[in-house]
Amino acid sequence: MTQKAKEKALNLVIVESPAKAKTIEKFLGKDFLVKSSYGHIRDLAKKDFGVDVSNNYQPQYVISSDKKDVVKELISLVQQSETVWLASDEDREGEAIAWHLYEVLGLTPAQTKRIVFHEITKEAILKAIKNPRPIDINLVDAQQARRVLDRLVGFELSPVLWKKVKPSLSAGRVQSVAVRLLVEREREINAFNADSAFRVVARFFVTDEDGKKHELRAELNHRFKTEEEAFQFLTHCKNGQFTVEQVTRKPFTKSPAAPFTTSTLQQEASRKLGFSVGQTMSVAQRLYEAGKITYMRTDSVNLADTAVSAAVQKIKSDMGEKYVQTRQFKTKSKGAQEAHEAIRPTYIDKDSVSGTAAEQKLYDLIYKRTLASQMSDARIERTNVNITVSGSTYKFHASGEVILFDGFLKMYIESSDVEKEDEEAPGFLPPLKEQDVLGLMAMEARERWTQKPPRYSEAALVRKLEEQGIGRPSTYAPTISTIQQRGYVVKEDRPGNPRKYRLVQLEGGEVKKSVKTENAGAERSKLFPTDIGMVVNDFLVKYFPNIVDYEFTAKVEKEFDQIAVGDVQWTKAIDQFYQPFHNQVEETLEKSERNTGERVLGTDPKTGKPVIVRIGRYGPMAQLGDTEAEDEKPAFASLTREQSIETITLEEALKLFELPRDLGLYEEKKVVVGIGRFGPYVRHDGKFASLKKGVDDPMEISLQRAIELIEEKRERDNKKIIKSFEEEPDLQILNGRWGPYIGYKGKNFKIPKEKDAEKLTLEECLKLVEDGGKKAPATKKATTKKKTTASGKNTTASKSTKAKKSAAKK
DNA sequence: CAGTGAGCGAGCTTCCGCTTGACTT
Repeated sequence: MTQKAKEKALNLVIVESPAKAKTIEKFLGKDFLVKSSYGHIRDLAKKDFGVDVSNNYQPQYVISSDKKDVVKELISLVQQSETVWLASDEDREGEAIAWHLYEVLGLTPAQTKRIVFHEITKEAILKAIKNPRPIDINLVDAQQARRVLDRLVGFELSPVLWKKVKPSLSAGRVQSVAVRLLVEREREINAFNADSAFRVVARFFVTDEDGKKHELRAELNHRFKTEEEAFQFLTHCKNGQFTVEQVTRKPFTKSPAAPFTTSTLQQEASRKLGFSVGQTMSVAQRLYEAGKITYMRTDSVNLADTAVSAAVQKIKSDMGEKYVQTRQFKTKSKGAQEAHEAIRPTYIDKDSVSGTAAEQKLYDLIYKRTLASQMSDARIERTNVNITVSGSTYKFHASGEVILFDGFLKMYIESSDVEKEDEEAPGFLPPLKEQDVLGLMAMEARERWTQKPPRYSEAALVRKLEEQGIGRPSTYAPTISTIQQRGYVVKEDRPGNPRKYRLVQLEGGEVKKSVKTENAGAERSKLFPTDIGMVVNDFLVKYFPNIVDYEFTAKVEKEFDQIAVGDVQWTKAIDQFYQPFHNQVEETLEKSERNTGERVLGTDPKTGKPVIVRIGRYGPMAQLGDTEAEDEKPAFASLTREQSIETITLEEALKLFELPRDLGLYEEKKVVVGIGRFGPYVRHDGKFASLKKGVDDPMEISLQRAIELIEEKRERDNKKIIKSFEEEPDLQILNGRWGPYIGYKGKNFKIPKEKDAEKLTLEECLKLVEDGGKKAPATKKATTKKKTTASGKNTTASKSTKAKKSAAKK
């Protein structure tokens, strides 16, 4: 490539993504060199806000540390080029990227052309090349306003939290609203009072002309409030006659869902494949880089014409002409910028790909959804049946569906979030006609509760944010990860609780009552706000209601639009926002109390001391006794993961003070059980072993079981050391989560995959340590901390990516 | 990385949106 550049790179095209660059280069031929900027190349400086508020909000831009090499290369290529084509996306951010490139690369208007395309097809690219335009500075200004606003909000608000709640917390236009949604939903759930009623379901039978019996399930059109009413109704039915009153048939059609956007892909991958949003994005990224799907960060539901015709071809040849029905979908989400296509297979005739299981499954989803979107409506007939009960005004109701023509259903059926336990998918009905008399097999009235509002899954939260126009396709996954990293939210399974329900059954001419138990409220992989999340949210809602308002983003987006069309100067818009906002910040710093979410639960009956819960330095805690009391210090205990300041009772809090507790002696040393930073544990001889979640209870655990845990832990620790050397006790070969590694003086070093860890000699190990040390010299000054992706655990220390990159090059 | 929770205070944390690798213990 540099070869080509040196010869005659007359035309340098710069796009945002390297995978895109590769594709486009193929379309453009040898006179064009296509390079990537890898997204934004500059950002606001981190120090001093990066915005000079006293100088008309002058932004201080610096080249991002991980983009220095990219910029250097682009600068040298520009010098060898006659024309530079800035081909970043056609949206606010893309325009800004073009402008930053223009500034940083020292381009002139004469040598620069700005081009845009919304799909990566040869026609679209060639057309774009024929229609260049200048950089739209108004659009750039709209982006600067967006960027500066987010910085001002984030960097003024977060320090308020450090002072008033806890260090290292954060607030921002997007994340704070995301947390608010979760907190408000949690409160709705806490305030929810389940109401119950008896739902009556009957199993009837009808005999056809051949004497064959067919079963029919039907539900009563009324739910009884009390068990007595239900009992009376069933008793009445013992001798009742059941007659088909009416049979109606109604045809209707169903249409396929639109092709995937980032948000809908995340939702469906979550529902159908159980992927987290981060997982979905990283799998999609790999498919994209391998050229198998189009760009995965998009808010557009549009398909390129070439893709539609490829889909038509494929549907025709696989399923026949009658399955074809092309459509143009329109986006419904607020603030969509539609710089790309919808997510679809690059080659629509490919119905599967090679790769990991996850890649194959996600591709399959994308393939089917894309094809289905261009397939015929399904035609369905629904049959409704009403059944009268002699001597009663209530009626039973049954419905069934018959698919007359499957259409797109042949390919793809969209899933839904709501699990309605009371409803069954309508199936087939036996042949029935009006005035048929039905026989009764059995009937039951089961107590059912109204359901609490559901907690958000990651993907459901993304959908909600998108609906409100908050956040962008590129930020959904990172936002979800940020609010978890800050400790505002945890993603968890909750087992649910047993709940009794009453049942009245009519069977064999007898009506009987019983009480049974079901499990209620179990949650799988849902987002729960933590106490910190709630306290921070309440603080922000109280002092900055305008910022965490659900409409805030929509409002500022309107301003940005006005800037983009040149009606408003961006610095003016920012000034109008910042003056009052800054006063709000100052006032809050001055007036507001420290917020610890403190709640007084009552007094301990044994000691008469007050019991309170609040957020302490190490998280939510309970406190027994006053801090002001002179004679003795209060006792403290951390809340467990499942407990919350908002819902804990006095009894539960008092229990916490019973820990740590002595279980007895083992090998002449004390065995103690307690709850620590990582949950319940047993301690023995200076070593800790975790209690098994859902199995062991720290209040109940026996000495015998504790010893088991200690022994298991010992076993694991023994396996941890693969090899050690007498000559060098600091060095050990250890067994870790990702396989064997070398531990040396508190640092860890990788063992190359091809080496057998057990056979390594001390010399070889020391060499690996030395090599590893060379690769990562200690440039601890690098202030940019790497964001980890999906898992959200931030365990990495600062690393020097720069040194590694340049080393890898040669 | 584990039984903490006062107060002192240095130095640090933090936003959103565009992009990929790097590489974990």
